[in-house]
Amino acid sequence: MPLKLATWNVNSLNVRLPRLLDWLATNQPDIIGLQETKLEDARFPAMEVAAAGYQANFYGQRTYNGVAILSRLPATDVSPDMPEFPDDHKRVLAATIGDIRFVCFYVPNGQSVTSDKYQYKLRWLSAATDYVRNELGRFPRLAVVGDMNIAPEDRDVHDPDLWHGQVLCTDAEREAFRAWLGLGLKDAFRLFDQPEKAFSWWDYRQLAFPKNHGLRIDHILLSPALAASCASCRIDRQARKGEKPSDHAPVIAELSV
DNA sequence: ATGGCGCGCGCAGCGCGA
Repeated sequence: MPLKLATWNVNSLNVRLPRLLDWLATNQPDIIGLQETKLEDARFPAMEVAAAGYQANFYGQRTYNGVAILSRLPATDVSPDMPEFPDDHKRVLAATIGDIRFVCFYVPNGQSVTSDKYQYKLRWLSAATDYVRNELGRFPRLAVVGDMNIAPEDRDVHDPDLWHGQVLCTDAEREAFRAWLGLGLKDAFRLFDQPEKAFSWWDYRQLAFPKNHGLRIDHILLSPALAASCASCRIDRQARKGEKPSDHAPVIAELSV
């Protein structure tokens, strides 16, 4: 039985609910992590999601941030936040579904390298390394997914010279990403041959999507046990097309379990 | 070229995202 894991920054679930429901019906993921829901928990569309066949766990706030985990099977041990990193921003939600531990991250953007928000991002990433290390120790079958706001390598950037040293591409951010790989996580997308210039985010401006001026910043990271059974991973560019798309495309990985 | 688009909030125009 294949098991499909996905992640998608929806940039407002209020606006994107019809697209999400369409995407779920077409792609049938077993578990999906959502970011930037921008909804207080009382406003989460749990009924609509349940009607689509998914249990929802959500951890949101109005206007900014907000994460959710939707799953076919019920989730247990649902855990918001990183315990060692108290934060007003709602960016982390973890849950156990079947024998999979599933962590949904919405990593801070960082704005620019001279911003306080960048320092916050680096502190957040450091805490996330400790958090992932701990989760890996507890759960051998671990998936860490989300909008990581890091393009890990130059091949994940449409114009590496333009982006060199810019937020999302700095050495410090990339080192944090490599630290997660150093703990044993695998970048599911890079387990397979992929098209050149494959990205998951494109600016709304300047015809960035039609020109494929994007970055690959949304990731599915798998523990060794899960990576061993990963059969495919792709970015669904289709979902970035049409009226009122999110600026991010979903990423979906298939495990043969 | 520091804008450009889209979103939330809330009713004008700003902060934020990446």
